[in-house]
Amino acid sequence: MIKLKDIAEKCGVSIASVSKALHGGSDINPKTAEHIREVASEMGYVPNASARLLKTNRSYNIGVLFVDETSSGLEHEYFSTILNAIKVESESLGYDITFISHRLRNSQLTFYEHAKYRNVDGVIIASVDFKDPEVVKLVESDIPTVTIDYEFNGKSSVVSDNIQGERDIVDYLVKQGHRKIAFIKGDDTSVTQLRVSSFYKSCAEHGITVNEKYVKQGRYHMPKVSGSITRELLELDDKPTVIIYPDDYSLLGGITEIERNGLRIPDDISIVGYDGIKLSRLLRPIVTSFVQDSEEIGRQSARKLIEIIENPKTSLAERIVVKGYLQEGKTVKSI
Amino acid sequence: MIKLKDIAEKCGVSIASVSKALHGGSDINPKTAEHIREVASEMGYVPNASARLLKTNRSYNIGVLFVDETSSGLEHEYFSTILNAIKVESESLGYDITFISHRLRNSQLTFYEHAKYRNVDGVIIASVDFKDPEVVKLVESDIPTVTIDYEFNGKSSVVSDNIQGERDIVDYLVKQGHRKIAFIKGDDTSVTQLRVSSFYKSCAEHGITVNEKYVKQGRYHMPKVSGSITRELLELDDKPTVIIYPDDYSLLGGITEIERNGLRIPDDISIVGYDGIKLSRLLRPIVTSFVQDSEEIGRQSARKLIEIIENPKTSLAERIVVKGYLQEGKTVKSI
DNA sequence: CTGAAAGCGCTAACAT
DNA sequence: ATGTTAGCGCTTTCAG
Repeated sequence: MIKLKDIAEKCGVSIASVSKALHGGSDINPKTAEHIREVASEMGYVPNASARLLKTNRSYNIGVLFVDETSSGLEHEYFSTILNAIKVESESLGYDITFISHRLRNSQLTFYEHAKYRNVDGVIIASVDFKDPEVVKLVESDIPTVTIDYEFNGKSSVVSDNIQGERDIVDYLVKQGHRKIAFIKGDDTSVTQLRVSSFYKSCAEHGITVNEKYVKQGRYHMPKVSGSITRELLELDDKPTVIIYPDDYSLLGGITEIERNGLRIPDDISIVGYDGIKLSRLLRPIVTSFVQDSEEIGRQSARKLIEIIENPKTSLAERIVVKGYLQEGKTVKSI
Repeated sequence: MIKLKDIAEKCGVSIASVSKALHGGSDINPKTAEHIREVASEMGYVPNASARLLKTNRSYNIGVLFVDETSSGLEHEYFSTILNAIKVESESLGYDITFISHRLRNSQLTFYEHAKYRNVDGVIIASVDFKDPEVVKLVESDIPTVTIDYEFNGKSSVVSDNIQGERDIVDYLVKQGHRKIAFIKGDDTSVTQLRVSSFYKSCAEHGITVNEKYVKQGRYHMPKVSGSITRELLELDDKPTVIIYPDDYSLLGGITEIERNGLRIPDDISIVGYDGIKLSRLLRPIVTSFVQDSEEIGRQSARKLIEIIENPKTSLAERIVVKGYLQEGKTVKSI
């Protein structure tokens, strides 16, 4: 591993001069600097991030906290798209990404400890249990954080507009003549709570009293769960005319169940998803869904975090709302 | 940030003793050690990976090189599953993960330089252009590497059994009475070449002369491309009875096109995918596909890399083949 | 058993 | 314009 000292010796100058030359410092003869840079490049010099960090306390590395119980957060298209956008945006701004987790060697580290251990300059947090004391501790620590789809008081966050999303769906359904609207809730998170409230509120605004039999507790990303709930709904005497699913992926389980009952979409029953993942546009009929701009969410969160890192004094806590839009699709019948 | 020195002062011992105590060293009084550990824990001590690295030259950090032209490698379920498995396995073995890329700050780094800069102990390489000189340089460097789905001479790799996969598909199709088999190739990579050769060889073994009109150049993960090629195939006078797609996801485009033509699957035409992603089991009919054990691929690659890192002398280059199996599904008709 | 000291590669304040 | 120096936090010989 070639280091500053090697270059210094070869050039017959001091280590400090090499450091200055490589950083384009002002107090060095431009010609010497140029020469040093040439030699460095010839010798294939690569700086050592850890040594630099030790002096500067900046790692140019951002942590990504991205866990869920099933350890498969990455397999949700919504999250993998966010992650990819974070990666691309961070890299273009000169930062690397490291996953933050619990384990390390034999010892268990908390998220905060892990972030400290790796000296990350900041952390983006998504797809976790935001009530977890460890997460809370991390957010309230000295490490800059940006949370996705959850807001901590006085901290920056990037959130998808869930209230608007659910409202747009209900408005659209009512416009298509639906009033018997079933709603399958996802896991009990703050996002879900927003959507549920928005669902009730929007229905109320249209003068619809929600039939409690139509509101079911489901799971995100679990087609099977959506399938069995769909069956329950189809067995009701007074069937709903449309079912809103927690997300597009879990909606697949609904489709299967509906078709198994010999019903057609949307002629016999309408369905609506959430997320607007690519898959929703590949199915036929195209799924009616609220499209979340997950790429923008990832991009914004990386950008905001780096802004906080680089301007700790002047940047202020911000709640960035990323808009989505209703993809009309063909799974809702006008009645 | 609390450090060894702080603990040393509080305990009235030297820094060296603290270090020893924390590492369970032998040449220290067990009682002193115990006390030191207690104080350290009380004070919330977290070691500094960078400082440690500087001394030991071990980062317990592995690089993941995971790029493709569209910067969306993560959005392929096959790769996101591999990545997730790498993450989980590495973490359980005490390693963190950092993405390796080109850019850093203003400067462009090569993959090798980036890996050096971050001091990763090794790199797992997947989903890249393996002919890229930069990739070649990285693999041939002093940094331990494991490649996925590509083999470099004398280096370790984890590969899915593409030859067996394509053979299993052809064997199955022939058993179901098919002889007019269309084959849509993915992008021209070594994996594709293996599958193509295996396709021809397997057909030959069954005495089938492949109709060149049935072999088309497609793209991985591009439903639209598969769709338009499907149209071409359906327009042939002598239509194939079955179409093999590059992967399950791109097959969706084929389904759409087939249905648009008023044909039914598998009654009018049979289709086969590749990968066996979860989606293939959620569609109805369930897609006939060759299931690649992507989780095992990720797990094995992490395990192998860490083995090389920890036993540089004794561990030898190995080509690990991960088996898959044919998921029969319902998209192939017996004729 | 315990501690002093050297130094990993780098930066930056301070001479010269 | 260039060099000297003092660490950043840690591990690890080597003395005591």
